[in-house]
Amino acid sequence: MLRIKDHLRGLVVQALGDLGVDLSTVNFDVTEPARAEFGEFATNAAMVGAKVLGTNPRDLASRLVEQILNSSSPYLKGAELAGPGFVNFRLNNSWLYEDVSAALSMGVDGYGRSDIGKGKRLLLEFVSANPTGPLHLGNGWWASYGDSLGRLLAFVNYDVSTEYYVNDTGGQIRALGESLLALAKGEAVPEGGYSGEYVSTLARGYDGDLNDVTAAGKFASDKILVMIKESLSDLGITFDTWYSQASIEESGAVGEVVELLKANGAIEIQDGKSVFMATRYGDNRDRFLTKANGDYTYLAGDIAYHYDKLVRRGFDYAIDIFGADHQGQVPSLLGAMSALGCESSRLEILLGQMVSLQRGDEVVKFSKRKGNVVDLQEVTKEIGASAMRLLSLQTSIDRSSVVDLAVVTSKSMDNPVYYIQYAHARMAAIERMRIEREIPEPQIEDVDLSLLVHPRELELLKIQSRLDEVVSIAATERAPYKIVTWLRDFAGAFHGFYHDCSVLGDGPELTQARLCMVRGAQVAIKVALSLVGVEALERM
RNA sequence: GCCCUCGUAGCUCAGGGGAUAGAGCACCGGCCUCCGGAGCCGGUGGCGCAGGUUCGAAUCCUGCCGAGGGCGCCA
Repeated sequence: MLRIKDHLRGLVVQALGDLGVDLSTVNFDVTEPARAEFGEFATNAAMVGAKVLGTNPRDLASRLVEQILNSSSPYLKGAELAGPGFVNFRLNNSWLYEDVSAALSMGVDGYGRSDIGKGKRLLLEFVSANPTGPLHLGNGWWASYGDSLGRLLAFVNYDVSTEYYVNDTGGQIRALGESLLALAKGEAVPEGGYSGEYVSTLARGYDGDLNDVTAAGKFASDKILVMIKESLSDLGITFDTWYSQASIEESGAVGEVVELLKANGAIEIQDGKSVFMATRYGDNRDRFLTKANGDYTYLAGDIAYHYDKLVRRGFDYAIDIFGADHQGQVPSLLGAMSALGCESSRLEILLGQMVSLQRGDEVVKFSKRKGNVVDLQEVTKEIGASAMRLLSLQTSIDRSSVVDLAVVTSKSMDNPVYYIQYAHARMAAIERMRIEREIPEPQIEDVDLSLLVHPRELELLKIQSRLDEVVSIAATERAPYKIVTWLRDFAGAFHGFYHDCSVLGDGPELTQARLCMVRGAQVAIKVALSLVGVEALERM
């Protein structure tokens, strides 16, 4: 489909060529100016070019304008030199009308798609919270992020699989088992154990050996994993695979990977323990792979797990989403993959900054061990999956955020989900009214879209036309929140249009044109809503 | 002490080399004979501080200040 910016960029390149200027090394932009009076688009080509050529930017710009005006473009109405050397483009509206046609012909499965991923296989791992307690609100935030990122990457044609790494072995599961047994025997939970209400509940249902810590740990973590799956499912999130840490340890894969590292000369033995020479790969310290008791460390298992992803299972790319509290393990993991011969670009680790909670002015402290977490499932039940997801997707994961439970649970207009869904509901309402009033269904080929000239209409169409670029950027920057930003803009433009323009009441021809526009807008908003996993409501 | 993030309006956040920095909430004031007022329109109010790079800095670099996180043979 047409990307107007690419078209204009082509005009600039052509014009520069005609001027005999080689700017192949120069990175110029075509952007939307901040102010409408500067035209629909502008380029800074003359300013960055003048620097390279050592000429005056305004001179170069005026020659550029001359060439551009000579070119034949069906969209160009005018171009002029402005400010310090910008070239501003004036366009007729046909590019906007073509976008309406594109939305209608491509529909929700095609509009906005692109081929950035080229069908490459990508494994996206996220949440992966230990099965030692129910998911809390913070888990839900990153779960929403990961799920939406997966949808985005699939939409730009990566072959995406999602995975949850289940830490179903090790000291924390042992502590869980010990806590369960203590409660089952009516004793106090040991120091550092898990004392939440859910453990007591599980203990009452435990009918296994009261002295078998391993069995108790497995019993409890299995049950908790079911709770976790439910909690995610309530948010509309499922995973393609649930990958067991125990299974990879039992398979012997960890030892094989450690041997491979040894063969690659990346390991030294210190006091009988294997140490990965991580400092050679950019880490700030070396890392133990085996403990004094002979067990493998968590890192050893993690390296084997990622080797399994990229080599054994042969994914082209793997993306992990970690909380910032796990940033310390990033360099060692990346270093190990590099030592194993995997190109570093194939493993990408995204760090989400911490989410903290407050209720009004009061900071909410929580601890999984003590059991005073804010339960994800409870909050989701209270406000709904769509509101929950949109709240968490409003902002970049690079910024630590503060969630006010008082606001979250009040269903207030602080959650823009209602504003956005209302725009879609209004579109649906227009269609219902069309049927009720027996207005004929619009046929795009018989409709004169050039009747759409109201500023509100043009504003809506301009924002709509940005969607495919926004999708591409959101996918490549791993930034689903940019979809939400677009949704707010788009919903706002629609509400403004709806307020000022009567879709069904301004004469038959205009009604038909507006019906096409609204249907196109509905395609666009549905695409964006599905990318963030928010329901497109017909009624509210 | 060292390392990683982040400081934008009263609050929550967009903008991350380009022309006069935006939105929501809050506060003040307008708009319902008309497709859904969960809406629309207007107003008040801001780039942590100091240098530097650049034709141009909220944006890039350095330092300082402030917030969060990390620096286990835990996971």
